[in-house]
Amino acid sequence: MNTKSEPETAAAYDPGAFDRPSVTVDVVALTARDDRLHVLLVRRGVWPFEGQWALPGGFVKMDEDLYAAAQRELCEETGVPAATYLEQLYTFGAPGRDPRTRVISVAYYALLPGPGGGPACAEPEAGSDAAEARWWPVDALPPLAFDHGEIVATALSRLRAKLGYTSVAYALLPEEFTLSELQRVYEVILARPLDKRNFRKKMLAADILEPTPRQRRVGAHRPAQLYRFTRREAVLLD
Amino acid sequence: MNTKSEPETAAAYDPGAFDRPSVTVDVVALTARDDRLHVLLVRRGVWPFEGQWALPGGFVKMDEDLYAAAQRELCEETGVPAATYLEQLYTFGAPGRDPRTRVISVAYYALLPGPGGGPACAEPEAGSDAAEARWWPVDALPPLAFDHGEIVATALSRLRAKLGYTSVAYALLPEEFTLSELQRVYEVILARPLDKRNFRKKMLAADILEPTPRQRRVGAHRPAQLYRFTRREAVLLD
DNA sequence: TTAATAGTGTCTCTTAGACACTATTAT
DNA sequence: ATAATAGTGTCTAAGAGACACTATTAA
Repeated sequence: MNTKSEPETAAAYDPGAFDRPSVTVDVVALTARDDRLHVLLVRRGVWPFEGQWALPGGFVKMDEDLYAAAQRELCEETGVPAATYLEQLYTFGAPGRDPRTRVISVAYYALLPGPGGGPACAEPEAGSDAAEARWWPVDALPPLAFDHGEIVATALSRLRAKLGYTSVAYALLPEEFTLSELQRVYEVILARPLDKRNFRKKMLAADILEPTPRQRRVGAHRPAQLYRFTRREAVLLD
Repeated sequence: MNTKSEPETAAAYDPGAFDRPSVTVDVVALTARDDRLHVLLVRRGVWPFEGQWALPGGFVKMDEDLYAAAQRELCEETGVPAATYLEQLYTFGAPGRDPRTRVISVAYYALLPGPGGGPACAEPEAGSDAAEARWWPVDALPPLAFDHGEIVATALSRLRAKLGYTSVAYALLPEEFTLSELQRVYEVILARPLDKRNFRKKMLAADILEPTPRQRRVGAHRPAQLYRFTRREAVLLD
């Protein structure tokens, strides 16, 4: 490599002079459906962990932004469209976490609206290296390849935390929704029931929602007011 | 690379088949001294950005844990002993952030006690690739190499946030300290004055401090009770 | 005695959480 | 009428923040 204090040009720098770790991105895509929180997994079609379920992910291209790599791998491997929300989670780099070679994985988590939430949450279909792709309920996951169990756990705790002090929930809901639907999303993620009156009071006071001119009428009961988030981005609450 | 569904052995896998980004760690080492928050910077002795100030950091070794790499680079480049607290911050990987080649940097932030805080905060001295190493007040930094300005800003906002809901402050203080010293650390980091009575009330109620049998007597005034953190680790408050 | 810092309580306001009934609709 | 969900208000407890004086020491 460079010797001390000798000016060099970019051309003279030899990036191949060292053994270098590989870099991947892995994506924990989450959605709420059937009153449960789900993660998108792919069944691996190749060694290692062939046949086991894993997070969608893959090698970062040489001139590709990490965020872009995460979006790309998510779409390529699972066929779902771009995530509504995608945020870097943590970088997992323990030597030995991948039997092939040293692989450092920059993990992202993605949020998508549930079914009926528009085109953003189409059903997955396996792409590239994946034999199969589908949503799994987070409370009943199969054994995961690599350290992906740990990555999923990290994503869940981050999502639960962020739900409390930001408006990220927008990314799990369609454009318009009822307050009951919003509450169900919170309950599913936090895995505990919330008081209806306190929930509505807090949400409406947070100044992140606005009523739309529409109502939703389904079933033999009073129709519900539809709301939308005033901003489709994660803003800090309070 | 691997073709679909063909089992292979680790030996048959060729990690050199692709161009791969390089991976570095960069460390934002922070300490409170002279009533200001400081970052540890090194002046670069080599191209690129030769002569400019930068974060200590360097390439991750092939079999080295990321955390270990961060500790190592911090010590090697600046001569300071192991950080009291060291946590992964964020991974910066924009193509073009390093003129040499594609470099993905896993940033860590480190906390060290101020001078007089025992051996853990010795004065820095330049090592390996660095021409010079010294503490800089965060509110008066020189121009930084690469995207290191952004990395420092990220570290500061993370530290400010964590200060509010954990006991990380322990890492910036010596084993024993007065409540006034603790408050000064908070004020320096948050860059605003705090009410003495409210601060003490909250800290003592948080059940993370215990009085020691000692007092500190300096100057012509009442001596102060010395306290220590009951646990030398970052615990959640409330 | 003075100068300098240590140490201490109360009141107010806001927020979080417990808690139960009426309104509207389709059948 | 009934069943099903939408929608609504009050009270209490805890925490956050404003605010000013006494205690102890060295010089």
